[in-house]
Amino acid sequence: MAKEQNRTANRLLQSLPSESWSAISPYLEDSELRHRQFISGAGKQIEYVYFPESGLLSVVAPGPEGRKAEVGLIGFEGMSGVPVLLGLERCPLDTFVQRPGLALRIRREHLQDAIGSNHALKEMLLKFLHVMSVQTAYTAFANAHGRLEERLSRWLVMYHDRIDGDELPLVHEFLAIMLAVRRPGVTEALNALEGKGVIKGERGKITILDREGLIRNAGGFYGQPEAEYLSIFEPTRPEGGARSA
Amino acid sequence: MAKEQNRTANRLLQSLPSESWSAISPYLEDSELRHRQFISGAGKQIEYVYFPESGLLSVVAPGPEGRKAEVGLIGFEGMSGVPVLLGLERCPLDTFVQRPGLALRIRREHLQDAIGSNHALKEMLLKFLHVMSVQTAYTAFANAHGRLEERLSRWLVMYHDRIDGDELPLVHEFLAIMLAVRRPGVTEALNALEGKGVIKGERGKITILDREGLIRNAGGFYGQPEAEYLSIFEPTRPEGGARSA
DNA sequence: TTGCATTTGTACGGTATTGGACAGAGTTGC
DNA sequence: GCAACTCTGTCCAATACCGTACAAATGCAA
Repeated sequence: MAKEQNRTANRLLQSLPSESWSAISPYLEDSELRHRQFISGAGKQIEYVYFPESGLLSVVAPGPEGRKAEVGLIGFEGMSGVPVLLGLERCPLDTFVQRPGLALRIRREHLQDAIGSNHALKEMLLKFLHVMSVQTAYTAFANAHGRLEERLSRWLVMYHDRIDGDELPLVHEFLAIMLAVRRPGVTEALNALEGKGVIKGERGKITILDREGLIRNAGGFYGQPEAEYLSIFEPTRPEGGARSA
Repeated sequence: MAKEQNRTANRLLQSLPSESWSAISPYLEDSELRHRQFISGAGKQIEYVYFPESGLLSVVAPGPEGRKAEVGLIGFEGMSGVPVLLGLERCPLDTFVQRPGLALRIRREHLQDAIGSNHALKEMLLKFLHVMSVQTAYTAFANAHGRLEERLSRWLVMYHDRIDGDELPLVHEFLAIMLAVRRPGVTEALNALEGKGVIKGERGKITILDREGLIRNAGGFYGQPEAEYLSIFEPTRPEGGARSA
């Protein structure tokens, strides 16, 4: 049974005009995002496209020798599988569940039908794709210029943007893989941030104490993609952080 | 006057079905890409979208304190201004002419009209946008994992893909900015590559002597976006390099 | 509570790269 | 020809980060 539009926590779906919502909602089904669940990638066909309501998805570029690096982070503001909007059925990038949660999902074929018949729906979802592109571009920028502590700070804030609360269940090893750095480097950077009082670290958990301080520690690498998202999806209030109440 | 489709050197335009070509060709005009010409970015409206026939465009992410890093490279296989395809009029990323040449260009409004009335046209151009996204993702990946010499090698090969001949008119300082590294670092890496016999360096010019050797020096960071381009635009011959005769 | 696995902290030498400076080489204009 | 300029090569100490190893702390299960 289709949800009411104002009952979903996914902001991208919320932002749809009502007739676009009607075009997609019959195909949406509730779904659970299980920790480390593989969503798509590795050259396989995309089966479902996910609209997270809670939890987080990571988009990762796989490289030779098992090397990886995160190139995108998706939460309740977005969707997975954006290449489907471009008429494609697969993507070389991997998407997996980074933080468990709930999502609405739709079969690829149904989404293709829906965007084929409802132009406004396609347009709105494509605008999210743009934001993803900008996010990836600034990830490339941060990877080129940023120091470990700055990149780590940026990543923590981006994660914080997409969850309720201030607790991030993360182990250093995982952060090291996402940022493509050495694990003890993450430990040292986190301890430095803790020394500055902006986070608190416990075994398997990081708590954000001072979000603004963390942003300052991100050395200017946080903010551009978030501003782009706001300017497109919430143009009436272009000021302020990506995190609105 | 509209060109014949088989007379343009832009491969993206060549790949259009003929009725899509008819939808766009009346608006295309010949244009010269002048060195360092600013194409779009900095929050300004996109005026023209360019389809290079020769020459190269760079997409650069601008950051605080004047820092930059290249996140995309566009030649005769593609187009500038992809956000226009998503219904947007501006993009925070900067695009400029990296190597002079010729292009066909179209006013943004005309492109919007054309893709609005010809669905196949929009679909084909969107597929190029996907390739750009993948390229940016792997740039982020290479920036995270790659050493200077590897990233430099990757960049030289990508440049080589998009030109006729083997001569790259480049100064070290420029490469340093694109790769977001220090200029003497570029000098050293180029000399190392020259020592391996894969390039020849002269003042303001780099000549590719051994493309395959250069790819080997790129440490596995070259190839994925290029394979993606081929699989989408030349699916009949998915093997081989991005460079076809 | 004891044992085991996981996670975190720390140490070490080694390497890649930085920031800064400067000399030499090549080009251009006068 | 000389001067001015741009570009390239080289040097230095300093730093960020790596690869590796291992010990300490924590949490879980028997």
